[in-house]
Parts: sequence; C-alpha cells; structure tokens
Amino acid sequence: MARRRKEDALETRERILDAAIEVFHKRGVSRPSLTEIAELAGVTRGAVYGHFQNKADLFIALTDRIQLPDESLCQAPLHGGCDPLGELRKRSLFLFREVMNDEQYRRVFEIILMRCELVTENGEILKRCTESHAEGDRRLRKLVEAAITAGQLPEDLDPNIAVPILHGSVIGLLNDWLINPAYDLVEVGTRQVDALLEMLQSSPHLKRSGTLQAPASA
Amino acid sequence: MARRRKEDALETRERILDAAIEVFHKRGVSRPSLTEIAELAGVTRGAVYGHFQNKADLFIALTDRIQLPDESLCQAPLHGGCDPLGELRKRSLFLFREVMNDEQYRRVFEIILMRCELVTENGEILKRCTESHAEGDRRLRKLVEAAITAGQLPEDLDPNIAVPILHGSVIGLLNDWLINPAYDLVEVGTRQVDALLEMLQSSPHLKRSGTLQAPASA
DNA sequence: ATTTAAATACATTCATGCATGAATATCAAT
DNA sequence: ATTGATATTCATGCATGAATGTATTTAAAT
Repeated sequence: MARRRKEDALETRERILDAAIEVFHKRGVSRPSLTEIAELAGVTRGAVYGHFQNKADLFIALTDRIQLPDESLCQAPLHGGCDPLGELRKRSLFLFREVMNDEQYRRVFEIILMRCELVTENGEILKRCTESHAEGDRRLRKLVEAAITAGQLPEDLDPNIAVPILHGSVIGLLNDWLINPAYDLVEVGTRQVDALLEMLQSSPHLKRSGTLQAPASA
Repeated sequence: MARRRKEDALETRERILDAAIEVFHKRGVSRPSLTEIAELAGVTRGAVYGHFQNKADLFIALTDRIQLPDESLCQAPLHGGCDPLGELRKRSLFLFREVMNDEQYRRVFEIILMRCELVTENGEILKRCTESHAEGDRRLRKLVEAAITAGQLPEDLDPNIAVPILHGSVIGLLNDWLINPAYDLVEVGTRQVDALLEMLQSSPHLKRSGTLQAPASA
C-alpha cells in the first residue's frame, strides 16, 4: 500500500496499539510475534516498524497510556491537607471505580500485572512498578501522618505498621478482583476502606507499644 | 561425557532445577534459552533434555516443589472446627513465616508472581493459580461461616463482604512485601491479622444491612 | 516534485528438538 | 572377583523454523 493522510497514520498507530493490547492480553507479551499483532491490526510488520522501534517500544507505548494503581492512588501532594483521611478514601474509591468501569484500562493493567515478566530486560515498566510502589508508600505515609497531626487518627498509631497494612489491603483487594471479578469492586472496596479507616482509629494492634518499634522522635 | 550413578543423575537434575530458578528469577521465564540454564548448571542442553521434555516441563517441575499462598493458606478441610478464627490466624502466620524465612520458596514464588506470564500457553501454572485462588476463597468462606456459627463472629456479618476483604488484605500484604521487603513481614502480618479479625467482629461496614445483598438463606 | 506511510523482500540470528554417539553404571552369570 | 551384556546419562552435531531488523520499493498526499 502507500501513503495515508496524517490522520490516517495516527489511526493506524492506534489500531496497532489496540491490536497489541488484545494480543498481549490473550497470549502474554513475550510469545506473540509482531506479525501476529500486525495482522490483527490489518497491516503488515512494516507498518509496525514505522511507528515503533520494536516490541519493547510498542509495549512501553501501551503502558504509557494508563496510570498504575499506585500512581493513581497517590498522585497530587495531598492538596491543602485539611482532611487527609477523606482524601485517602476519595482516591481509593476513584481507583476502584476506574478499574471496574474502564475496560481498556483494566486490560492494560492486567497485562502489566500478570501477563508480562517484570525483569531488567523490561526495564521501563519494571522501573515504573517499583518506583510507583515506593512512592505510593511514601505518600501514604504522609497522609497517615497528616491524619495523626490533624487528630483524625490516634497519636500512638504506628505508621510503620499502618502504612504497609493499608497499602497491601487496598492494592491486594484490587489485584484479587482482577484475578476473579466475582463481586462488585466498588461496593466491597468502599466497605473495605471504611472498615480499614475505622480499624486504624481503634485497633490496639496497630499502636506503637505492641512490639519494640523505633519510637518516632519528636 | 558418560553415564553417572543414579545419585549423580539425581544431583544433576537438582542442579538443573536450581540453575533454572536462578535464571528465571533474574531474567524471567520466556527469554532465557535452555543453553543458558544448562551452562549455569555446568552441563549441556543434552542433559536438560534427558531430564525434562522442554522448558515448559522444567518450569512445571520447579513450581511443583512449592505451595502457592492460597494452597498453603487453605489446605486441610479445617479439622474439628472448634476454633475457626484461631485456625485462620495460625495459617496466615505460618504462611508469612514460611515466605519470610525460606529463600528458595520465596524465589520460586516470585517467579510465579511476577516473572512469568499467566496465559493459556502456560496452562499448568495458570490453572493452579486460578484454581487455588478460587478454592482459597471457598475455604475462607467456610472458615468465616464456621466462626459465625461458633459465635466467634457476629451473626449479621456479611461473608460476601468479609471474605474478599480478608483474602485481599492478607495476600495483598504478602505480595506487597515481596515487591519491597522493607519491613518484618511476620510482625506486620501478625498485627494485620489480629486487627482484621477484630475488625470483622466490630465493624458496622461489614454487616449485611449496608447495601442490598443476597440474604444468606437459612 | 518531494515527502512519507506502509508493503515487500531479504539476510541474519538463534532457539528448538532430535538423532547419534560416547562412556560408565549396573547386574547377571560364571 | 571377573567378565560380558545391557541400560542409562549426558555430550555433540545438525536440520528446521521462526522472528527480527533493515533495506528497498510503492504510491499517494502535500
């Protein structure tokens, strides 16, 4: 074939990306050839190489279109800070809703989560995953500490305990649901977050005293 | 080279398996060739084909040596049933301890979790993952229901809510820790489980009334 | 006329799986 | 204990196929 208009070229690019999502989602990232993706997109391999350097580059372009859960959960630097817990709740529910309702988002996320190999050869996405995870923890910690300062959480709550539990529970529910979406994620998620926040306020098992823990200075 | 004694042959097999763990853990399952694994094991590809049919077969042999978290979490059909909550607690802590202390176990688990592609071409491991997940949910539900019957949890606790939250939280913490093992999993895990069980007993957000939910018949 | 999207053709690389062969372990028979 | 036959582990070499990346060509848009 021959040259298309600029708009057509962009559309071709999108078609390739969509085809790649479908193929990667069904067969993983490593196995399928570019031929397979090209054919599903209705073009030849030449077109793919015209838009992307190689499969890794195509994969990166795909993942750039979505936010990872940790990125979505902990984006802005908690504006204002008047209601940290409300902020946390809002963001969690937003994430649950987005994952549940946006099919395309979900499929890309499923590819990253369980249909690609997080190794150095996939440097870009590996980096994003680990860094967003770490950054998520950091932001979550700030939220929790702000909540303590604001009086929304008890003084003697141990962030070293609360943060990983909170993070693991929310992200864990999300991942679980992706594996087996047998329930209403938004409803269960809402209840989870509410119950967890309540738990942070009241549970003696999350206090600093329990086991020896580096006592927060100041 | 030539034939070895039976024991030597078994040792060769083990060496190949260990080499495969190392290679898969570092570079993922799909990329490395059998040559790479053989060389690390100090043999040639011929030896690998002598012990395993192909890479997929080798990978299966690897994963057969460990239990998945859900398998470990929900093995026996809850013997006796006098103390369901204690049973649940015990199993969770056992899992946390095992993952934290057994390096080999952990590496294989990390391969399954984030260094292989869970697609139909990897049928065996995909099946194990999805089935153990489902079975884990089923067993967890039985435990929760038994706990309600035994009076350890409130009558109006909604298992449809409690089970996914419990499962997601525990498995989520485990997965989180594997990504970034920056804390003591056993300590945080213990506190998490204790706080969660407490939460199940007291939180109004996990009751049946909240939103319309299929009322458990009888 | 020139530029560019996309097809086509081609060379190269590489992993796989198998067939073959070497050399020792194992065991039965003496 | 020695010998001989057999089985078995592992190395080697080869044929095959497939995917990749690039170079070249085509033909339309500007």
